[in-house]
Amino acid sequence: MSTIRGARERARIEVTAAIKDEARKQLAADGAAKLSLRAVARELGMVSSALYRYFPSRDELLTALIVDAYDAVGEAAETAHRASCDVPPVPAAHLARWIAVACAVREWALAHPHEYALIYGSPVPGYTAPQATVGPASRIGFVFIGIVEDAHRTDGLAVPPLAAELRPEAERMAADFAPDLPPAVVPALVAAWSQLIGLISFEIFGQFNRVVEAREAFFRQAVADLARNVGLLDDRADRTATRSAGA
Amino acid sequence: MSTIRGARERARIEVTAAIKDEARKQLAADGAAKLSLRAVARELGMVSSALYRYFPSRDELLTALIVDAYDAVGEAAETAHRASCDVPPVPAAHLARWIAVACAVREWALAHPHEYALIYGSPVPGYTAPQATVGPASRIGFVFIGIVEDAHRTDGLAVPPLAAELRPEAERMAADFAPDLPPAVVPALVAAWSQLIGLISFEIFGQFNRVVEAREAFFRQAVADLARNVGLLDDRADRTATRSAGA
DNA sequence: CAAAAGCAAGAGCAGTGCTCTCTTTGTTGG
DNA sequence: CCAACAAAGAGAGCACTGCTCTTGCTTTTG
Repeated sequence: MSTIRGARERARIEVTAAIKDEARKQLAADGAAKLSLRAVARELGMVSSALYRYFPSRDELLTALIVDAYDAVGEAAETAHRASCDVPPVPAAHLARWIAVACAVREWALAHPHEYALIYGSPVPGYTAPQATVGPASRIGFVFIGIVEDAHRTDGLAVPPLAAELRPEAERMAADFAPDLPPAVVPALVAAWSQLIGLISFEIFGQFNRVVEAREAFFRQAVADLARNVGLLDDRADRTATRSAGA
Repeated sequence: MSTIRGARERARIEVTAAIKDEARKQLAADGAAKLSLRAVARELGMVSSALYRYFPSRDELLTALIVDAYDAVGEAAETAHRASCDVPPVPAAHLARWIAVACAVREWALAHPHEYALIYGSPVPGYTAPQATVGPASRIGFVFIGIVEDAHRTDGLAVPPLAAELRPEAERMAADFAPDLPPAVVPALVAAWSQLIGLISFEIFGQFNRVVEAREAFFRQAVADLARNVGLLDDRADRTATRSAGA
């Protein structure tokens, strides 16, 4: 499949890529709100109407960028995961892998704030995300699922307690996404995922200004706590809470 | 202060309010991206240039709406907190208060998704939030700080362990926002705050579509775990993790 | 080789944010 | 009390946007 049949088709994919590249450039410079089809066309030396041969509307261009962004961050997560699996001399512990992947996502977000805003900020085009985005969007999730499955298979997990009313939902979610995992950890995992994005979003969107200064250290601590919530075991033994004063 | 000096000043505050009301209406209908000064003016029966007597630019109108939204969600949180403090026959436990406030924030978000997106989605106008927003933005935070301080004063807290590298930052944050709290809980509290918003954002922005169905139950469980992370004590005794299989 | 399909160019429409000028209308000092 | 002043609305206009339509040109295809 995907054999290029002639000069026309070759030109088409090149122009399509050029449009997306230029759009990404403007996105990084001014944000999604100021991305203009006419400006993209102008910069590429073509007239604005010609651009509609490639993308039927501005929103379609944006969703193409969204899909690419999901793929890029998913790629970053998968790469970090692979790297954390073969560190000499021994493979990293599961907690360390979890932290490594989370840090990779954060670093991608710091490097591409506007693309990050495109996928995890307010949805700009309409209300519901187009169907085309759900595949790439879930790549990240499966990386974390993989880590926890791995931990479950080898070291075991500290399965968190589960409210009775949430049990059927947990079993449905487990059947859908992680059949090998104890149902109780799946909601915790999904929650941890959204909470990880919450942490990153607050940093990217400036909510931590004048609040958190040591961003990296703060993030690592929070992410480790997240992993503990999911049930990943800590190799260190001293992670017991101390009781504070009280009346 | 704030005495109305004449018909002119009275008209001014009325028109200003009318503009914001109409803008909020359009915001709720079509989202921030499609909010148009001209449409607001048209709906109010005035010409667009007249509107610039009240707001010097579209962005200024938006930041006014942002401030109002922060205030509204802060108000919702404070109201829920007060209500949870005097439920008969005994005042609710601190964990229950935490959950009540979190649920109030979530419900406000569900009722006003576009206003929520305005404050916790991608920042639309520029990069940095205007100084005017930081006050109203922190109202919510102080509600949660208050709950934890209260718990510390009466029942005590399960102070979470703190990485050594984060200790100076924790002490600085504690000195700035919660001098009465053990420094170790302050980063956990800030993290929990951002993670709470992460949970709500995922639901509002559709990231939980086809993933989480029982949204309310899922949210309550996640928020209770968040509270436990911060150190709030659970009155129930059965919250110990069970160890899963392993190899 | 001719028909068909893909593509670029240009004009044009409706809408936007924002800036001018001009007139009207409240407020206020002499 | 009335003239000087400042605030407010009206309207025209500029530069820009997304998008559509028609008109030629070029590549592909039967």
